[in-house]
Amino acid sequence: MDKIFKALASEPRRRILDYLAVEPMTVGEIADNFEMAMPSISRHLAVLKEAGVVREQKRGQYMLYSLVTNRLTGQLYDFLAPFCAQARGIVEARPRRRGRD
Amino acid sequence: MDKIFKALASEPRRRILDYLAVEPMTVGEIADNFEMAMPSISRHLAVLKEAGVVREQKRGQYMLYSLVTNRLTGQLYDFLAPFCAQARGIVEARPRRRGRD
DNA sequence: TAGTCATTTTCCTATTTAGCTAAATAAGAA
DNA sequence: TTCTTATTTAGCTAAATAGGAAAATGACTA
Repeated sequence: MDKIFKALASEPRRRILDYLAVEPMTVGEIADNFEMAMPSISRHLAVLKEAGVVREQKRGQYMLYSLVTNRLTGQLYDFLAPFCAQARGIVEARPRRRGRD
Repeated sequence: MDKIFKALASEPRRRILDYLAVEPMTVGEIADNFEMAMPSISRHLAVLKEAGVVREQKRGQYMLYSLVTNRLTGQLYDFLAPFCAQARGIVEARPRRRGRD
């Protein structure tokens, strides 16, 4: 949960997700859309992969990245649900440990 | 959009939102649930306010913080929608400038 | 007015993050 | 094998962030 929000808290990484939402792409193809150097893109992709929102597949000497849509939507919906419920006055907020950290 | 994801990319801040989802609270009441010192809580609240997900109301010498639910849900749904659509194969990803940054 | 309580601001330090270039890996082509 | 291309890793610097303590602000009370 923390990883997914950290992953999304970056304009370049959200842009990468936009591109991948259209179609899977190699690192180089993604990098062509940015002014950033490829190693930087590579690390952004690693962060997104760590968060589970993209996956990588070796395709010869290329690395193909694609979106893990249900991971993205699922995690965010899970986070949102309690707040939606509260907005409608239906239930209490989702359970979370209270008290000292 | 950037601000909301940055605001959510913090465990303590998400916990604060959980508390506020139950009921509005003063800074001191919120701080009682953390080991963190109050000034730190105060700054986390400022970040959440900057992102528009909480609002503050002066109540005498207390400051009452409460959730801006529709802001939270609206922004995240807007972000998610294109990915949901893509998952169902309905439309292309949401428009965003492509090409060089 | 002086004193107290709640909150914010300032100043400081430690940690994390983003970006770069250069070097290392890995696969394909000659 | 050697050369080339695609990607990742290492090593670095600059900037952002989180936290604390102490000072400043603002409102209530005596």
